[in-house]
Amino acid sequence: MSQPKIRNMEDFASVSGISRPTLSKYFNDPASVRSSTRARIETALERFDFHPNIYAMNQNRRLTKNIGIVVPNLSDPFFAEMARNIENWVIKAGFRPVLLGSHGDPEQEIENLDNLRLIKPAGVLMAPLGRMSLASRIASFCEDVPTVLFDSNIDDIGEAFVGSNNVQSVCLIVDYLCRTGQPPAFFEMKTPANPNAFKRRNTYVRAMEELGHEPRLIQVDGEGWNLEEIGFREGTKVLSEGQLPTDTILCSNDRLAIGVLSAAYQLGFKVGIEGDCDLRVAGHDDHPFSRYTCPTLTTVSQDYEVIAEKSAKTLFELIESEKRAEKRTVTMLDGKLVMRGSA
Amino acid sequence: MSQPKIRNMEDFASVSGISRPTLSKYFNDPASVRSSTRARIETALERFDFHPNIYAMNQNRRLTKNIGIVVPNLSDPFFAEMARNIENWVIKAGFRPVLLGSHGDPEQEIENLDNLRLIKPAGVLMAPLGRMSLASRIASFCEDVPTVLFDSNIDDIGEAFVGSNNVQSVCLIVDYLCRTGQPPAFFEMKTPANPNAFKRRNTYVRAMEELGHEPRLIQVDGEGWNLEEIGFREGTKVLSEGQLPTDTILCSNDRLAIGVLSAAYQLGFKVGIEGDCDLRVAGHDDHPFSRYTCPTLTTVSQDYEVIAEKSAKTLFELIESEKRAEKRTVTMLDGKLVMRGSA
DNA sequence: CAAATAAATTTACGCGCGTAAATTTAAAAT
DNA sequence: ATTTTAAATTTACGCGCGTAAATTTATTTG
Repeated sequence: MSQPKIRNMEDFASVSGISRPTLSKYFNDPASVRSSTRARIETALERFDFHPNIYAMNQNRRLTKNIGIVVPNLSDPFFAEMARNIENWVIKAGFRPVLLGSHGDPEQEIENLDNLRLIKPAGVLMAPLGRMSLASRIASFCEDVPTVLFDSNIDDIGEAFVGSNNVQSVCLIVDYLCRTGQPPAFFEMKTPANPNAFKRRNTYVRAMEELGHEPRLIQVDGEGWNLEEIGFREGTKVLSEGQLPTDTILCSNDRLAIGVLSAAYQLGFKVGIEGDCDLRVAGHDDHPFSRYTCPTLTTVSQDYEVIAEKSAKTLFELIESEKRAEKRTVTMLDGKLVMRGSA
Repeated sequence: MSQPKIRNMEDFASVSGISRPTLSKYFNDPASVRSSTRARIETALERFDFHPNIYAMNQNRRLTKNIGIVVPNLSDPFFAEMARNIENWVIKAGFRPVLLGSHGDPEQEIENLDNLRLIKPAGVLMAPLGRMSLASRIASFCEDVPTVLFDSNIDDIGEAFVGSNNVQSVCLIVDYLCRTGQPPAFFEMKTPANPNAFKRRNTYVRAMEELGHEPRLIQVDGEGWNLEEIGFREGTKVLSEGQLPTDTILCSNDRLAIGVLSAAYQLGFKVGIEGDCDLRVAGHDDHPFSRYTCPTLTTVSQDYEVIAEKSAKTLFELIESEKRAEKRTVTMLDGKLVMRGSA
């Protein structure tokens, strides 16, 4: 069959016998045309396999069905997984995900938002870089586009925040560690880029004091996002100096813990909960790789799936309501203790 | 100063005193306007911070400065890192990277190409899914858009391929393992999705035969891309059955090896090269996490940076030449042995 | 069956920009 | 200063689609 080439909606209009404005309505919302018309269009669609040009749509529609997803770093499996989860929810809700990573760079983060503006997204789901983020510029973006933050909170920015309850989760694991062995020291970066890190530090200190133990902060040097490397390098230092007043290390996040675990292994420490072990290491986040470390990493889970679902649905409600949130909501999800081999 | 809001190039034309067609020329190529004009534009640009709408540009230009980057899975740190490297080269060459992940799904891979078509990319860098890829549809895309494949080759598709020389790299590590201990068994998936896996298997068999050893294939069940999980689950089976005729396992890739390493640890095997160890495990790829496993993973590096650079530059040359390659070139980069603790 | 209502069509313009042709202006060369 | 040449401007149209208003056609209601 010598089908004529369909180059645009006009072409498709002539071969399908439907006017272009009606087709436009259909592609925007199939339910908005009469069912008999819909059937005719869909029959023609099967024969000709036409897809409207999404960028031309974006350009002209006041509001599109695009939803931007911005994460600090796609190279981090945590964010990659989180993004994947969110993408699935976005698709399920009939929207179109547009995923952008910021490579740990605040300028790139803003550029991502600028690019998103051009496709007139119905909303944006964003995990900000944190402390380094250019907050005021993000804020001005959020004034124009309904935005839900996840993972890292920035005060008063966006319509809502969904993340984990660091107070609860850190208390949980500190409590667990204290019950099952020596009270933990807290291993973290001196100047962490992520606001969660500060909450975790403070909570650790408070939790230790409440349990009647002296908090011990191990604050190590290091810049950037190569956390395993930092955990390994600085963990090696700390462990080989042998000045640790405890045999238990709680790391501010799993990626640091993965590095520390590797350092401990190489230095000949036996890590774990058994009697013959000389070190316990715990993390925070339930990073995708933490179940494959040696030993497997005891940690507190951030429930990816729930954070993804909750933040996505919060945004969808906002979009459907067609108005902005009266009040910024903050949702903090409890972590669950994941008891594995390392502590 | 009460700057008028610049909404488009027309607005910018009036405030800058330059005609819109000249501005259009400038934004396409700053060198194409007289230097005095360029200076005037750039001065105005500083005052008004105008950026042309990239999507409107894409729509109208016959050829854009976009370069598509398509990888099988952004959740895999290997591809995430590779993509980051490529993005850097693309930016450095004055192009605009557009990164898309296929989530391991052949349909998504095609959809990514269809979406790329709309932004009229100058070229595409693509790591295909492999065996599952809908090859004929990729081929027809490649007829329209200059495309360089990397990582996984598909015969005769694209203008060029850049990847690692599996024959060389597998020979290298087989040789190393045979020299330093018992000849390795080869641990892999029964039905791998990636064509490299087949090359590696065949090379392993040949290399073993040439060295006068009997090849031993351990072909495990498993679907999908959660390779660590498969390595762990099937590794646990293999190791606990205790039927291994050798104490050395060469895994088809690092992600499987990470799973096997975890299984070995949990079963109480001591993995490593020292005399008191009862198992050696090696991988292939030098995955970002392989330097933090316990013990650290001996492997063969695929040189990310060189593959990224070479494939990018091959594409740039193609684009500049403004014609298609007379002959499809295949570049295979040698791997380097990375001797770490596990074998 | 006619009247009321709903949906589709026709017509026309807009989005932000590329680009070609004719014309004017500015710079370089004589 | 005059001619030659290069570059900028004006004008006009196109890309693929959204969308509003007026009109026609089809469906539903009484």
